[in-house]
Amino acid sequence: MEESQDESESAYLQRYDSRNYPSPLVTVDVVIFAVIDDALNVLLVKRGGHPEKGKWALPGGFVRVEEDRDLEAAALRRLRQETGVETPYLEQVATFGDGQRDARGWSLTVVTMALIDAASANFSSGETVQETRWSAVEHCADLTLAFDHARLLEAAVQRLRAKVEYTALPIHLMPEAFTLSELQRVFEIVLGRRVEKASFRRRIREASILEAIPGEKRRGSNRPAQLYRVVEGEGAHFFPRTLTGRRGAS
Amino acid sequence: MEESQDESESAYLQRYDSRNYPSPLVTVDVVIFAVIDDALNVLLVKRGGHPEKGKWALPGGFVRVEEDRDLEAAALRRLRQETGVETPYLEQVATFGDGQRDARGWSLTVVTMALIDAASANFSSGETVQETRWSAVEHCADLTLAFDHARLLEAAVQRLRAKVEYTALPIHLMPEAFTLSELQRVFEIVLGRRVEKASFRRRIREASILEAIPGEKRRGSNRPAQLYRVVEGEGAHFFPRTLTGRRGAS
DNA sequence: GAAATAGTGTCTGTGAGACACTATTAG
DNA sequence: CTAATAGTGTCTCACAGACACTATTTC
Repeated sequence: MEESQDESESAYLQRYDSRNYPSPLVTVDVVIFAVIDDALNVLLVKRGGHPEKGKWALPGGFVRVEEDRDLEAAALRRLRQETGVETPYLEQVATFGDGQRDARGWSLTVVTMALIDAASANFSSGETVQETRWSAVEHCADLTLAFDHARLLEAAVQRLRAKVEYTALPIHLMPEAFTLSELQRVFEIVLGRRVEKASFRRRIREASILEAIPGEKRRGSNRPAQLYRVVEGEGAHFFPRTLTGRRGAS
Repeated sequence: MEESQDESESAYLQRYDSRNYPSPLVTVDVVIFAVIDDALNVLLVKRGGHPEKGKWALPGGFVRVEEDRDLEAAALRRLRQETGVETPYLEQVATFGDGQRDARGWSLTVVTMALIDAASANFSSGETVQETRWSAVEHCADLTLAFDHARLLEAAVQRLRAKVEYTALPIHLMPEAFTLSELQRVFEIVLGRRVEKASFRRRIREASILEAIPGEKRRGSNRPAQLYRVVEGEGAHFFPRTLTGRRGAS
């Protein structure tokens, strides 16, 4: 850490070359969630190159210092590449780094989760000709994901489930317009348990994060349901209590 | 991303040299919190070398791939160096990375916060002869910290304050033994507002995260107070409701 | 009419907020 | 006794859970 005394900062910077120091490999990995067929799904890609060639993995890759303005841009680039989605809900989950997780050396990955409406994803938009698939989170364990991606996924799922207890995050998994029953169903899918209809509607109504679309109804062979959209400019709403699910759960 | 077809993974790894690719600079920064003189404080060090020489900064530095087993080890190394504390509460806060934050190039830092008891910190243990000081969080804005450390600090403070609303995190800011009144005071300092005594005690009692130390009392010119310690093996307790502070706060 | 889903009314339970009350020490 | 802080009793209020009820559509 000690350099020659009294050198100016500009001289120091002139002389500085990061290639002289061993540095970790830096990647971003994106956990893209969507609800499909009544199940929480993640987008996976089959690795086309070494290492871990042929295994399923989270979309990700090296941060490109020439191209990516910041970490979020790197994650967005990868998301756009796989799904064409431009404005998802994005949240940084955690960063994992150690000497074991990648055979190429000490590596670090910034894990970001994205919530999208499955219908808005456009699969074939990628230039890279690699296999891409949705996988139900429940079944990802059977796939033996590449690297430590099982652990990264686990962290993202935990974060998502935890936040659904006290926020309205699942609104980002919905299409433009949706009914309260549909939203409730998505909450139930993410949480893996039933939610009380009356309490759920009360909670959502009082948060003022949705607005009814005047006159728009979802019709079926029953009473039509009011369609709602997310009120613009609504940052993540925090409820003062968690959903407890049956009495006194921790 | 495309290499020659059908190369084996081991051949690929043989050939792979990370120095051929431009990589971000990777650092860890540690936000070390302690309560001193009725205020939330952070540990700062004066930068001894370029860049930003002479400015106050969060303790941190490059990840050393030969030395640091993982990111947490890198943060712990730095914490130990500055305070001698071996087993703090550590929590990863967020990772910031972009091309602007460090003049040496695209850089990324993993921000971790540590909660310690101020009395347990041993200042002079560092080998590096650099100035070190506690600074009240409230006054850090006056110091114009190095790099984007003001932003990193802000993120850690936000995380801490948010979690104090629904966890018992401040127990990690306490010494071995403490009274409930002392703990309540620390909650109030972190939150920046008063907390109701009766509700506070009820909440802590029912969480079963503390145990009374039999017979041990804090004596003063008043009724002696029971001393408590943290029950071992108590992971972070999550309360089902937040402290709201005056009626109906969001 | 029946079937089906949308949507409401209202009671209970839990735990936070408020605040007055009692308890135990030193001096 | 007073001063001071420790610790409790108990009422109110907000909001989740439970569950029965009404409403509106198609067939």
